[in-house]
Amino acid sequence: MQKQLTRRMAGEIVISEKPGDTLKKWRTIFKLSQKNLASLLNVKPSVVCDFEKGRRASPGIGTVRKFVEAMVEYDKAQGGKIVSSMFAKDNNNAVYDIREFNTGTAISKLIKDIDGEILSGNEDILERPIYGYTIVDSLKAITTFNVFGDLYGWSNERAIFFSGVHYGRSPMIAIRAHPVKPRVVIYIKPKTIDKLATKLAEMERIVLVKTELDEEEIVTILKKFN
Amino acid sequence: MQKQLTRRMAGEIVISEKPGDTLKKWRTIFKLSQKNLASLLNVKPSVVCDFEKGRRASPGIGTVRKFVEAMVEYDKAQGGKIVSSMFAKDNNNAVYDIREFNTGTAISKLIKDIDGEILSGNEDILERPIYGYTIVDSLKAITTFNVFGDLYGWSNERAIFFSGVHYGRSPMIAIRAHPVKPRVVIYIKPKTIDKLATKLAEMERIVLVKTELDEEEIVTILKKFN
DNA sequence: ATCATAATTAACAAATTGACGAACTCAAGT
DNA sequence: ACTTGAGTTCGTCAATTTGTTAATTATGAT
Repeated sequence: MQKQLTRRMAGEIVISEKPGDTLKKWRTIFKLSQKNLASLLNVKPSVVCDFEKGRRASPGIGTVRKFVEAMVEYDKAQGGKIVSSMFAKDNNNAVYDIREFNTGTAISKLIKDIDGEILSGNEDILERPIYGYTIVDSLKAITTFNVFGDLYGWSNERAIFFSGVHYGRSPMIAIRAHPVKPRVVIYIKPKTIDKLATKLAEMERIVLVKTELDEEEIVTILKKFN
Repeated sequence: MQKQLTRRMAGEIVISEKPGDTLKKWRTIFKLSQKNLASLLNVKPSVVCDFEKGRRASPGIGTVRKFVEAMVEYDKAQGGKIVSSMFAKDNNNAVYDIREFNTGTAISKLIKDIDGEILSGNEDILERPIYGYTIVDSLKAITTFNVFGDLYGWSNERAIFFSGVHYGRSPMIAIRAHPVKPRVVIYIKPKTIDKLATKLAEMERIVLVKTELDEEEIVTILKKFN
């Protein structure tokens, strides 16, 4: 099962538009600092950074293998919590709700209706329409197999709600590593918001919003959307 | 869905013990010659060969990406038969039967009982015991997701039956690329046997057998094994 | 304001890759 | 016996990677 995961990670990194971002995504999932990871690999932290920043355009597969295996090994030594969370049986409901609208709805209207607070985002895109939304559990969405794969084919003119958000870093990093970007990202009851999250949102020109409503309330409100 | 496949292929290649063999495995699955593949990539055939033969210990991810994307692209241009076969719904029964024995059974006894003909294999391992068997559809086994992943954790002191064998090349190449090797490989009613298959079997010290019985008959016979 | 930690960047030497082309093996046809 | 096709091996060399050190920039915490 570890091998399966390393394969998945490696495949994702290799095929990713930005292998460095994908690498970083996994590093943050495993809760490792560049320094930590570097020491697992017996290299200096700058090496890790170079890869994440894409300064090496095409690292060797040996390097990728070392990286992913080190992370999985490390987790195993810590009790394997992260790896096993990705294989947990009840993880098939990472998607809490998903719907398409029949007509476009302005981003600003959505935010107002769910009582959202804008954390980052340019004024000028608030009137753009979106055509659907998805509510996902943030950890499950990132770690469960294929969930992010399922995002393909969706319109990116949509909103993605993340529940179970701690700092809001992982979801944004995952989005950053993903070629299809939503217009709006809404954190459901986040504990705090890391500055990195808002910075990444700005870089991707995504409207980042938080709301204190819970999933159920949100679905009830969005039911009225058409 | 193509992206999903490229990721899987890339991941397999990166993590493989012998990336070159895994690359070759996929090339044969896509029914491409080195020359064909090379021309898709705008390189000379010797380049393809060098990679398959592992001359470069750690090729760059850019190279891997090019390779796998070229193959999937090629298949798509041909109608996408191979790619879609891997996603077909009824493919979850690639494993026809799987069982463990309670006690060891000599390879020679197994072969005699199923009326098998030895194609390759040293005399001296025929008396070794095996502790179980698996019957898989050869194409599905190789192309379906995770089937080969499921082989992990099995004892390699077992026999693997492949049905739907044409030349017997693909199954052996898949086995060669796989770190866990069975003791015995039995082809069920193969059309012909490519010499490459027997050669690979010898290299892996695997007993290669063919039988003209069909799956049902084999299961009936093996039911009596304990 | 300062201290520590995390991350980024630059400059550089040694090793390796990526690609070519030419020579070579091996089997399959004709 | 000759030819063709597929695959292998290898010398060569420019371009890249791998890794180091050291300096620099956030970010956070006290």
